[in-house]
Amino acid sequence: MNSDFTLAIHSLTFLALQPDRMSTSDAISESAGVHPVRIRKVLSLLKKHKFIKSKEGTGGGFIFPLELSEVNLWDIYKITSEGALKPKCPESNEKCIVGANMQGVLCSIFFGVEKHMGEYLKEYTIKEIVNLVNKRQ
Amino acid sequence: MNSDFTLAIHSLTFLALQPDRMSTSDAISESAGVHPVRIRKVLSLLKKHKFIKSKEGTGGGFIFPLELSEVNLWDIYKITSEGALKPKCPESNEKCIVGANMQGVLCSIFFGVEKHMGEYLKEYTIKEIVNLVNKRQ
DNA sequence: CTTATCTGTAATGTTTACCATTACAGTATG
DNA sequence: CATACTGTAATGGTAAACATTACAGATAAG
Repeated sequence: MNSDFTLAIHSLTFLALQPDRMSTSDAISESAGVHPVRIRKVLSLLKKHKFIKSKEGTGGGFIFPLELSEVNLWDIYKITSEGALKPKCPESNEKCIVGANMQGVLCSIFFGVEKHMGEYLKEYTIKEIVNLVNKRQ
Repeated sequence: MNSDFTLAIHSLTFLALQPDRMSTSDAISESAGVHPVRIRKVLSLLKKHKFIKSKEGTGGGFIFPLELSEVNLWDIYKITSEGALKPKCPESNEKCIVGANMQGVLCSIFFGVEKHMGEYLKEYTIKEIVNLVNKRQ
């Protein structure tokens, strides 16, 4: 799995703590320790799904206009990483009963795992994440 | 996630269908479509955890001596891939409340996800996998 | 209306993880 | 002792992830 999922969580949490003003990709990237372009890429995904708003130009940036409890980690996972659990497998041997069918069996299992994981991730909204971050302070 | 997990499942399933004789890494690798050395590496892990036995020399190979229902996918996951869910994150900014604490929050969440996933994976033993493979035939 | 400050995104390097491959030592069998 | 295996270290190739550069487009401020 790449880190788009965790970067998205990081960004939304950052924005959640700045509810009244725009934050720039520079500010977020400095908090997360990655390049601002990467933040803009991830946030452009979140924007496409209406989780944040952005504004170009001087004084612009990103803002999270929703209730913190309206977005949960499964929402974010689906956008950034759905299907990422299953490793890429090479073509296996169709002449072998295992090679011919394992691919399909594994696909359905990974699909089930992801769905099951979703139930867990739904329990965490950005509100919970913010609380956890504050609690550690 | 790399494919050690799926290769281990593939190999055990292959061995489960050859309960009475040794299978070579060559035979398994041909079924899985990967290099025999890779199979030997994965199987050496499984051997270390007593899930299979191996024998060197002429007529040697690998064998799965347990009941098919004695090994489940969570057992295999723990050996091959525990901790693989969480992506590697760069050092984030300690001066920012989010940067300073997000790492820890994410760690505990990924830990929870993996544990939750474990409950699901435990439902699948090699016996189930073999049945699923046969059913597709 | 021009300059500075942002986002948006394509293009290009760089690094790293993954995997294949080679090589060879060790072990069992006939 | 020749052959057929495992076990594992070392090396090389490739693709994914990520950083970086570059620049067009938008907006605000002077």
